[in-house]
Amino acid sequence: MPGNALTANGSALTQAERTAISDKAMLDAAIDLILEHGTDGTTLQAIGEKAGYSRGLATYRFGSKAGLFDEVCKSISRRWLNYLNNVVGDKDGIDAMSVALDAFFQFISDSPRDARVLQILYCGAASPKSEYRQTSVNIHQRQRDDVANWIRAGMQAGSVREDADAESVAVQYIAYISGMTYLWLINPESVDFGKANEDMKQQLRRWLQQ
Amino acid sequence: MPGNALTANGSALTQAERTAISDKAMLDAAIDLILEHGTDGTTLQAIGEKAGYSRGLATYRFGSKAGLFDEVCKSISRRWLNYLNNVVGDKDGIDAMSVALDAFFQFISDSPRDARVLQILYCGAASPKSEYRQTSVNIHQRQRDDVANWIRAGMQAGSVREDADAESVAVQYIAYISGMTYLWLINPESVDFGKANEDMKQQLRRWLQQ
DNA sequence: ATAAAACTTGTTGTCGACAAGCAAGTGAGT
DNA sequence: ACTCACTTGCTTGTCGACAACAAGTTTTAT
Repeated sequence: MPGNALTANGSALTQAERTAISDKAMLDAAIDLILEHGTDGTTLQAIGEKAGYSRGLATYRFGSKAGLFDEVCKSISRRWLNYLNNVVGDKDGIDAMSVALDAFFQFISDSPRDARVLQILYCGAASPKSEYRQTSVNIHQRQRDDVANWIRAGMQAGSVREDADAESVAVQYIAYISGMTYLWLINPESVDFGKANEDMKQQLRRWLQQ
Repeated sequence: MPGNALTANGSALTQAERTAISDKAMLDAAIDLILEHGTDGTTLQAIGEKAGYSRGLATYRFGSKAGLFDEVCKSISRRWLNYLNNVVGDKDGIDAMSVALDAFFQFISDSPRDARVLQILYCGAASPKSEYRQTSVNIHQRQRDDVANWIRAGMQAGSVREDADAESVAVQYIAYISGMTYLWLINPESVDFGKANEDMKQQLRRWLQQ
């Protein structure tokens, strides 16, 4: 199943390669299965076997079901944040927030599976005793800090009004995205994400432009 | 344990009274346990026994664990929507939306247990195969419709600009509340819900006032 | 007294977790 | 370059917990 080029030692695969391959296979399998059956409905046995391994590997590798989900959450978040950083570049202020909204819409359109699973996992993190709540808290806090920094940079650059409260705007912005994504997840047809983003951009301009 | 007044027949309790009492006891027990252990961590046995019954009653009454959670969700939602309707009364437009924001903050402050459990259950509804997703969809849709109607009424009454898009505003509003509540749930200290609501009210005035 | 409804107990299949074992890979000493 | 001790990746056996269902018991109704 894996490639058959030999390593320097003459062995088929390095240990690091083996784990990398099985890791990725299991994370991919988990995404598919979470999409289809939700977190409760996916079993470690199903993940292991869909990935081409035994029922026991997922527990061995990730410690627990929650540990695996935490890793899926971090993995998808990394992809999204990388993409976001590329798109925003060194923009700031209203520009940065606007292209970030466009980027998120693009992410949802291009990678709906990743986006859906990420939101499902965020929702799972809401439960008390959730072993990956901290991951969700950290990611949301980081995004919030990024937005606040964009606004402060915009104020310094002169594109954002001096009397704006960066933290307040950031909270509104993150709450909007989080809430919209939830509504989209539970009932995709009921929301026009693109239209809502245009409205949000207009609001931000009204609020922040001087 | 229950009251000891006899019914007309000489029996201690009517059948309807018995189910009403055990129903309420189990829903209350479920709220406590969900708060403490999350939905995954609460067992039907724990719910039944905390309510003062056997491990089997919850399944017998609600059909399944998901059926019980659905009932908890509907039960708390009813309380919230009743309270909301009383507060809003026949207000419309920006007034209605503003007092609704205040009412929600009040709800969270006065009944944080109910508010937290409701949000936890909404999050659970995000999972595919969730047996009570439709309940969450219906409640969110209804609240969205209410908001849109407030705005249309405000437009007719002349307090809201004629060129406002009621549906768009309603989506933004519901997304804001949904997102804020999630952020509050996963990390209560990180958000100043009252301050954010004041910001939101200001935004709505800026957007809708003519 | 007989039916019906509320409630409990017995049972089964599934799942996550852990432990013990097997197989593949690694690297130091020769 | 070979090998042998060791490590790491992975699998299988097993156990306790749980939801669901069925069959049974108790309480209320007629």
